[in-house]
Amino acid sequence: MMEILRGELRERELPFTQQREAIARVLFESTRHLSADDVEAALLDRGQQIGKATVYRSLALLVELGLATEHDFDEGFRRYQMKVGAAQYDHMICTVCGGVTQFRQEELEAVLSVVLQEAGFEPLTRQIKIFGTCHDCT
Amino acid sequence: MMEILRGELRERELPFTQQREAIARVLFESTRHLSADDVEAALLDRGQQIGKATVYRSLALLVELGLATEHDFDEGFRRYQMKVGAAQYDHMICTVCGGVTQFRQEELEAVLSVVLQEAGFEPLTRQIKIFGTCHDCT
DNA sequence: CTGCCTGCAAATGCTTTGCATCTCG
DNA sequence: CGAGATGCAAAGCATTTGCAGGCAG
Repeated sequence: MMEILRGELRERELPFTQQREAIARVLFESTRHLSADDVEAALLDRGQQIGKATVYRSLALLVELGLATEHDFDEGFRRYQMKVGAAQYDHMICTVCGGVTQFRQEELEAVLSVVLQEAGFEPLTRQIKIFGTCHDCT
Repeated sequence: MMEILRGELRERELPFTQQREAIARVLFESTRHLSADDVEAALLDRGQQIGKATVYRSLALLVELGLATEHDFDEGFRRYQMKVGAAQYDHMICTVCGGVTQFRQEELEAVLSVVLQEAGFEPLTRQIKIFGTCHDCT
């Protein structure tokens, strides 16, 4: 993982700094979607203090490098998550408990590609968010 | 349309004010997604000056009443649109020209409902946003 | 009348930016 | 050494809130 980051950075002749490594590691070691604050707190937990501006800048960079994804669950701030493989997930957000469940449905891809093809639209990223009540909160 | 708004408000014993009417009208007469600023400007165009706080409060109310929908196209602010019928639209957002194209695919509903059913998730609203390059900007 | 609304301005809270300093390569 | 990164604090912006005065019912 760190190797991939290192590679992407080298490719663009950008320095592989301690901060970038630490931020990517925090993100990578969590399965949840983290906010900039979450990342900052996690860093403090492990004794690393990194300025918030740097956290924001690094998160944006990771997204730009295609190594992380950015999500907006209507909380007033954004969350980030490392992309593991190529797969992208869609989300169900419970408006009661705030829980986020990821899902993936192959058939969805097929149906969507039909629409895109018809419109001559070249997809880059997509976000599918379904708000509602989860199983436990029903 | 105004009748519906009037009815929803009465039902909750909330006053049907000039401002609420004007804001709903602006939204209703536009086919596009409007930001709070857009609404404020449109109101000024027709000689009505309404405080921005009221615009925000009314838009939130319309969403709560189920008469309007809120969208976030990653521009740093939100946009609103009146719900015409029951139908909800999904969107393709061109990252080059910023254009938003609405679409609707019946098969999507079917595929999604399978996922939701499996998870025991009760949907309330959903947002499908596909970012990419539109036909004209290719 | 009474409660909810409106407007203004001030406050919020996330995110971005300017700038001096430091680090990677 | 030099380009780019970092940190801090200040700035930016969309959105929210407090409060005095107004309007709908």
